[in-house]
Amino acid sequence: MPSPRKKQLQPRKRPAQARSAETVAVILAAAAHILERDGYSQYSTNTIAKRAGVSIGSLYQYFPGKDAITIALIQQEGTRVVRAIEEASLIGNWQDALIAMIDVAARHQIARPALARILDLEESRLQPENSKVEILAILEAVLKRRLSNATHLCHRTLAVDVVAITRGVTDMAAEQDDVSLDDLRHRLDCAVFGYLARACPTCAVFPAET
Amino acid sequence: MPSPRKKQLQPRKRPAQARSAETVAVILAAAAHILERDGYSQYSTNTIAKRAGVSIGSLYQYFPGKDAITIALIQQEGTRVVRAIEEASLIGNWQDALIAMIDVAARHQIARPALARILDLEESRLQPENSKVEILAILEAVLKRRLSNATHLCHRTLAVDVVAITRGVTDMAAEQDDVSLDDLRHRLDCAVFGYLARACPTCAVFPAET
Amino acid sequence: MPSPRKKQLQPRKRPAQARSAETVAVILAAAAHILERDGYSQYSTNTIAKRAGVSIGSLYQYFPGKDAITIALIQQEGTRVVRAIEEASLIGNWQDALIAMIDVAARHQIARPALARILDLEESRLQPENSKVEILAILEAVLKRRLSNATHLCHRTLAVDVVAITRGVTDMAAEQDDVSLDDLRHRLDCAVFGYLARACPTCAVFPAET
Amino acid sequence: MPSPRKKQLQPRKRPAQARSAETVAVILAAAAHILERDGYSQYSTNTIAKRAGVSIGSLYQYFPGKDAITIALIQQEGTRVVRAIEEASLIGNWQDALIAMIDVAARHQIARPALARILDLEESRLQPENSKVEILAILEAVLKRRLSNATHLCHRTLAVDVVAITRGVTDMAAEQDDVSLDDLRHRLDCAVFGYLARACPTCAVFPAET
DNA sequence: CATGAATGAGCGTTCATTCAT
DNA sequence: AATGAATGAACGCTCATTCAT
Repeated sequence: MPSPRKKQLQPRKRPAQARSAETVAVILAAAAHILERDGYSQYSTNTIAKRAGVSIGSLYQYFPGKDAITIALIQQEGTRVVRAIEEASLIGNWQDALIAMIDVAARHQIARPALARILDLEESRLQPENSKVEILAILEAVLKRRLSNATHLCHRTLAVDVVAITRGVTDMAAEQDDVSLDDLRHRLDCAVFGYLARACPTCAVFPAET
Repeated sequence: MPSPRKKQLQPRKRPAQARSAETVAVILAAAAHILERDGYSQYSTNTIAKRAGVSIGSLYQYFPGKDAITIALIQQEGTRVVRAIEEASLIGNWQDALIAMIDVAARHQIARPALARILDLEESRLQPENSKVEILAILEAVLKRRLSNATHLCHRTLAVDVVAITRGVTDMAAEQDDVSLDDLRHRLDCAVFGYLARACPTCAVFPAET
Repeated sequence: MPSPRKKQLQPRKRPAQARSAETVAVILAAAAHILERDGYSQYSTNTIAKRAGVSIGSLYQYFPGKDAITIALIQQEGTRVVRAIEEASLIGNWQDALIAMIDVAARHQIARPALARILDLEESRLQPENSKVEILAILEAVLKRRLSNATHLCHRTLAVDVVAITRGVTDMAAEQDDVSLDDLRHRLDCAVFGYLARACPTCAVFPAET
Repeated sequence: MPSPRKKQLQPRKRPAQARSAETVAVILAAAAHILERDGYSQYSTNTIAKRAGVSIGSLYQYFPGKDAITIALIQQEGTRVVRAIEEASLIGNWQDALIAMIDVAARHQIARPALARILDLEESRLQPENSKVEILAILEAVLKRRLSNATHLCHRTLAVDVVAITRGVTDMAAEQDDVSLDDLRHRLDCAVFGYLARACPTCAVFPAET
């Protein structure tokens, strides 16, 4: 028995045809753009449709409601990051892999800082199927490659904190206007590797040169 | 971009009389409570007034609009934290001071996680006079007590990152349900002191026992 | 535990002040007028508000939704009829009482035929607290005054059928344009007393002269 | 009042081919089913088309609009009843014929009470070519077979009232859940023959045994 | 000052209908 | 013919804000 009155949050139709897929993409782009530029207060189905250049009726053909659009946006962004993170994690040396992953996170958050922050908040409200667990799993695997667990912080917690630290630093950088990517990357490396060295002192972790 | 029709965001009247100050406080308490328990969707002027036990008209006597309430809330919370941070910074040993300050931040975010996150987001939208600058100043002063500046990261940046790291870790902890304060504090210490050790290697920074 | 997702159908505020009571009355009058003249398809909250000369917001101050207006209308009409029926039932001679009650029904349905029919249908959809049970009770009491029960149709059924017959005849009369009240009354008397004579043959029921 | 923009209400095409006729039938069946089971609020062209298994485009090939479907439904039901009534009227003895006709009406209304009531209302709104006139004509003919006209109610009026009474009683029976067909028939006989006896006292009308 | 009734722009959403394919 | 994506007017309703009392 399905939960009865739960509003529909899944997209309404699989975009089978190319035309449809494009419409979906246009809507999501418009939604992202509004959220990013004008904030949540301007984020209405009508404005999204108008900006997307489709009628409000069309929008509702593809999404059962406003929240469904937000969720699709969250998942789209999530998937994008997960893929990049996954690729970065394939680098042989675990430290290099970690650096590459941090780089991905930095770039992502720098790219659309306002969007990323709003989606984060909506994520906690809507609780969609979360891409964060995938990221954590990948990160955890990378950490396991080398870090001894001779500490009372398990790998999962280490992974969680690394993500948290990265997000904290990038978010704040985003609030300030002019941060160079190189600068940000260096600080992230300090923060992440510094944390790991403290939290897991038995293993030697060397600073990465950036 | 011109700024026509900038809405009034400052409180309408300095609460000169005790009665007025109390009304303002009641309204803010109601606003905080609603934001915390029901989220932004229930955060309406009518709801706030009802919960505060004042008429909607009275609410508008003290605040020129909804956003003004939010800003007052942000500033109230900010002031509260600033005071606690200030007090903690008075501890003689700089490391102990830093630990105490971290403790304040952790407690604050743990205390009302939902409220803190929503206010953070609104802060970036409304851009009120920011209490963060004060916190940064205090933190910078503490760091200057001991940390050599023999690094290409200036003290201000160090301070910013410490705040960022702290917020990142506490925010994520808030998203998960059951985090003990002790656990959180330990991880924050690792993150902060680990970062400082990396970013500023010439000075010996020793881990704090918690 | 109250039924959780049932929409609010009771009026939102008791019209304590004279001003409010008047507003409620104006809204109901407008609603009745629209239903009567334009039918259900034009029966929207916005049109009701416009016709009533109040804002849509005011309308929602007094009624939690569209259906609540309809129900209030049903109950208002119901109460009006019940009162008249009650008064008629007080006539000493039971046949005269019955004739008077029929007269009330005829006048009521003739007065606003379209309105009465639409409200009947909505009544079956919304199932509000029904004034019909009161009417049936009164009618049953009148029938019990004289009619022997030596038949397999109990008094309640007799009452139900009398109401049904009355409604059927008046409804159809309403569909045709020009029916004199006297003519209608005579036919109703024939139908009701004829039915009773058949259904309850042991008691002598004499035709009423009209 | 001029009648500009009178919408097309007649079916768009005579279903010349068998395939077309079948499609029309399928659509009408779907419409009836939805109206009956879910009420008018779910009665939308899209829903009908989906349930009928045809595209919304096809639906509009056969009907010029939503109301046209409703009218077709009304006429279909009407025709069905007229045929049955016609057949019943062929019975030699006029009383038996009348009883059989009442039986038809009872069965029809009992069979799909919700549908019948909604269609009745729509009938008064849309005012299609009415099948009721045919029923009245048949009924009038039956009554003329035996009833003297020595009364101030003409045959037509008698016929109208018989129909009205029948509809009133069956409608109310439909509102209550559990009515046996036999019970209903008996009460209808009482009502109809009782009425006739009163309205037309010079002719002896005897009760029918059921 | 306090009140709360009144306002109406604007929201999320539906659905009858059209039309390019 | 048949399709179903697209349309947009209109719906029910909310809520920030005003103002007469």
